[in-house]
Amino acid sequence: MKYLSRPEELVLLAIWKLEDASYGVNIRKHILELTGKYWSIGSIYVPLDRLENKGYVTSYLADPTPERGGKSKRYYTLTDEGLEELKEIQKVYNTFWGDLPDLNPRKI
Amino acid sequence: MKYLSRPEELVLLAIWKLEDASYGVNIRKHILELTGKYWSIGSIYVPLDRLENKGYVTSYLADPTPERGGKSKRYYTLTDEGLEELKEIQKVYNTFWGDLPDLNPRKI
DNA sequence: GTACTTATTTCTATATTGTAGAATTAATTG
DNA sequence: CAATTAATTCTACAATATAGAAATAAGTAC
Repeated sequence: MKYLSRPEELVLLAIWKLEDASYGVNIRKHILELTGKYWSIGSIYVPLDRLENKGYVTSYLADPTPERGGKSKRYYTLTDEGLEELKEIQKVYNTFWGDLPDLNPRKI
Repeated sequence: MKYLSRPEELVLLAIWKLEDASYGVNIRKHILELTGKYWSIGSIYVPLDRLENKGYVTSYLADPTPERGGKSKRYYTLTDEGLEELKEIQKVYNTFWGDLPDLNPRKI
């Protein structure tokens, strides 16, 4: 595809914003909070994997056994290519939406 | 899906902006110009059809034989549901991107 | 020390979308 | 009437979205 898909966009942005705290569960939480909608586990982790395969993010598995049980966290960071994609989407956003007012006021 | 996909977003916005001039070829032209990238015929018409099936747009076939040959144009307009979806995406943008500066200045 | 709870990721399957371009339609021009 | 032009329709394959069950591993409570 030419541009990031919506899930990829949100996941990538979340990683960027969460900085040191960007691992799966947190990324999902962030997106749930900001969109106010349900996102299944798969709808975060699958795009995450694909983003990594495309080279937009890298990840590493943290040291096991932090506070309490479960698999250890896998932390993500954007690569330069990932940042480029984000810029690209921001550009699309500016070009298509930039000159528009908030949609609500306009009558249709 | 919960949100408009990227092609759906751009197609829907194009229809909204083009107002009386929103038929397939024009929509494609608009998107080509604004993104500066190649979009195949199918990558416009297929989403168009699907948006219509979902009730986000309606269309009508214009009177045949305008200036020169070819099939007659099919004009599209947004339904109320279509506008709602657009508003929804605008909201996502504002929430996720609104507080961010232009990405370029920030060092990484 | 076994069973339960909790935090997290990995895996996998199905449905839905994306993407490309050939085929079709139909009027105008030479 | 053959060629050109403007437009849409069709269709098929690739890629992505989406859901949730399974796996992993530590802590807690008896």
